[in-house]
Amino acid sequence: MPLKKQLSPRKQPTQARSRATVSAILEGAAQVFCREGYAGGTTDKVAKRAGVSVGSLYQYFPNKDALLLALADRHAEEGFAMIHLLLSEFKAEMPRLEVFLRQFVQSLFDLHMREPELHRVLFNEAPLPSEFFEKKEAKEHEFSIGVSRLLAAHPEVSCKDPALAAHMLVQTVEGLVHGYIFFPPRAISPENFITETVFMLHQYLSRSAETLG
Amino acid sequence: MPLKKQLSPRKQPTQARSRATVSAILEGAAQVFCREGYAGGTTDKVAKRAGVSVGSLYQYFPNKDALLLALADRHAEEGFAMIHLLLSEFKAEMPRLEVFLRQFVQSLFDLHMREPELHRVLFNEAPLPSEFFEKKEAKEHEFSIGVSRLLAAHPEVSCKDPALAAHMLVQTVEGLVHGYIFFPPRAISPENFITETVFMLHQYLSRSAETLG
Amino acid sequence: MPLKKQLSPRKQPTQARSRATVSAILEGAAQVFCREGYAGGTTDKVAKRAGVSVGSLYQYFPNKDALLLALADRHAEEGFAMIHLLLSEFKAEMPRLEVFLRQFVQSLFDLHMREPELHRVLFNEAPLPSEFFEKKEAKEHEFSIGVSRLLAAHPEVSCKDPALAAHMLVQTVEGLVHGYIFFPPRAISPENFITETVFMLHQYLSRSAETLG
Amino acid sequence: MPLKKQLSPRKQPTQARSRATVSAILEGAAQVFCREGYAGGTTDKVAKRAGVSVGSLYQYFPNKDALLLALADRHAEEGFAMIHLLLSEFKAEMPRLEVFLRQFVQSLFDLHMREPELHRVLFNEAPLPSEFFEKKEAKEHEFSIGVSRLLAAHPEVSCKDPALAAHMLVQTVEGLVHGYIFFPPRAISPENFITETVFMLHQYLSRSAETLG
DNA sequence: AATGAATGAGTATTCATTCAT
DNA sequence: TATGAATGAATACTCATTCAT
Repeated sequence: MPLKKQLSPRKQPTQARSRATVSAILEGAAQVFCREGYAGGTTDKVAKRAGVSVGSLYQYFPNKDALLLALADRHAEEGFAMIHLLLSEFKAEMPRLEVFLRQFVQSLFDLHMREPELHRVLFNEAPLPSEFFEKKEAKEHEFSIGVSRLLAAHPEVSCKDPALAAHMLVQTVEGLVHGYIFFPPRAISPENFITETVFMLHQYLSRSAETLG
Repeated sequence: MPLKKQLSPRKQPTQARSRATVSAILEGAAQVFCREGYAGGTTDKVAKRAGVSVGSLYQYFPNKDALLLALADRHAEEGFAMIHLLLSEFKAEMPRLEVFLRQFVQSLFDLHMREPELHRVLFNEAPLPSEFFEKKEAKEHEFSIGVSRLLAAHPEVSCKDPALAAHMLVQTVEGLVHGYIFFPPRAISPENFITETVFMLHQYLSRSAETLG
Repeated sequence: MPLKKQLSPRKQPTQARSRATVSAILEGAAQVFCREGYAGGTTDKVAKRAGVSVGSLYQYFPNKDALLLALADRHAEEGFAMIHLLLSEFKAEMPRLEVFLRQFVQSLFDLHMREPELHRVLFNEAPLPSEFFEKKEAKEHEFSIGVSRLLAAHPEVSCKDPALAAHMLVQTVEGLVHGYIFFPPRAISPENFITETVFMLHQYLSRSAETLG
Repeated sequence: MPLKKQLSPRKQPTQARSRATVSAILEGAAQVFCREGYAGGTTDKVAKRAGVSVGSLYQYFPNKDALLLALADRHAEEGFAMIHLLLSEFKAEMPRLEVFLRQFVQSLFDLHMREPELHRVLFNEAPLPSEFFEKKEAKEHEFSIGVSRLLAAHPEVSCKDPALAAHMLVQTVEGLVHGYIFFPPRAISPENFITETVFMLHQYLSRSAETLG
């Protein structure tokens, strides 16, 4: 029963120099963990690749796993930002359902496509703390509420429980995209994959489906 | 660049005693990795819990990761068997689409519910070899073909590309179930989750949806 | 506030082979710490000198400090044994006070003379846990009781509080011997040192002194 | 065989400000080493507690051990000053032997009582250089000469070898006080301890004892 | 003179794996 | 076949010390 390790950054880099150091370290970490996987990615390698001494690394990150967490956080933040952007765009003016879905799926797809291997390491090898997932969950729940409002208000959409629908929407996209990224099926092009996903969700949400519920 | 490690079992246990030893080891491994995660699960602990010496463990498994692989394989085999069963049942007589989907989703759900924590370790921490996933992919592809035949033949189903639809079906269920298992959303009961998943897939596949495609 | 480290031996060596390993390690430790001091005495060096792998060392000793503790314990045990022997000898037949004192001082002196440098490391550099000193204290107290009985019964001795006298006796000898060992004053031969110590204690304890108390 | 490290202070603080810095550092060092022991007392902690940057610390002390040495020196100087005072007092007018002894013992006792834990660290953990002890020895020898003169001249004292007697006197007090400080025996009050020590030494030195030598 | 970010050599420790018994 | 003592390469991490600012 090991006490939970400290994973949060050690000190906030305030001066310009330290900020540079920190981002060099993160960049190095991303590259090293990409190439070498979780186990093979040693802190020494990370420091070396970042052009920084191990000591500096540990000045800002209390241990190896904190590096992974920071990377995962960075990724999550990007995702959140993207969704946030989408949501606020659509709050102003909701486009046709299909357009909305396509944009949503495409954005998440692009996000994951950027560094698929880092992704694999982050989510299939790294022992990310449950706190990370809880935070992610919470954030996703928050977005779900936003999405459910959009769905509830959308003329093309019909569903009994918009909150549930929103949750399914988010989860489905995440699940499918993850699956596609990690093992891209040769037979299905990204375009087809996205189109089909959008189609499925459209069917799920659209009014014409109502009669079947 | 580490040479690819040997991961397949060292010798097939033929005698009754060895078979017992092997399954004791696997059982011990399952328990230990559950409790301690990938990194914390040492071969010593596994052997101890299995009531066996480390030496014996290495007699049957060439290294630590082979244990994880065996566990993952065991899980996958169960899944395959389950799907195989379903498919052969339905080949004889195809029930209503909804019934088919419900059974499919429920079975996968149950399978994952059995040892969720082991699951997490297996698929989020363990460095399973890509071979494992390739094999899994291949098997899934194989099943997809079976499923696509069913879909193509089913009167309630309408889709342009049954193979694609089958693939989406499998991936969607896997993705959603994984998500649900790892972070069960408090607000959604298993029943509702399954029902909604079935609903979504039904909408996706059913003839009445055709007009929208 | 670090949690107190585990210092007790990891497993009792039961088989003959392991017993040999353990004593080789202790012997190596004694030599290495002698030569190199506490900080300079690395576990690697100890293992190497013991002709054993580091892993084996850690099989029996949970960390570096446990090695020092074991060495200190060994030393203390020898001292205890010696005193115990002396006490039981004298319980049978008490010799003249001077003889008793001389023997006592000489024994402790010899004990410390055996490995003076190891001693220095043990008691001037090593962070021995307070438990060690408490145990030592307790043992010494126990002996003090034995000594005080002898004193109380001895015809040549006169003191109001034999327990106190016994304590002073033990402490004085220890203090003087330590001092002599660590910085042997060139001007004073061991013989003279011992004689003088005995003389002081004799004066302190003997009846003829009583009138002055 | 590490080259002997530089341990003497780097520069004599001449200005008022620097003097303040230096004493702040020493004070911080005393506190930190008290709380954390030798190994746990890092230069960073010392600097922080002194309200000074590490850089400044190293401006005045070439390395960690120099801090310890300075602390030990400070302590020793106080002791020397105390003894020196005593000696010059008594050179003017020698009081009764018992008074002299009591004062001597009490002074050393008080000196050690001031920061017992720092003491423990200094003399049981810190790797003080042998030079320190040699210097201490030398100084003590010097005092021994002074003491031996007093003893030789004192009417109550009778001893063949005043130099030896003086040495024993100093060593005994040091040894006993150290022992008492590090592990204060619950059963013996400081007053009793001092009284008994004085008594022992009195017996050792006084004329009436002569007949027994 | 002061600062504190950066350094990196140095070490304790682990744990997968082997092999003599 | 089973055992578990022995192995030792591999690594995370610390902390005394430096030096650019």
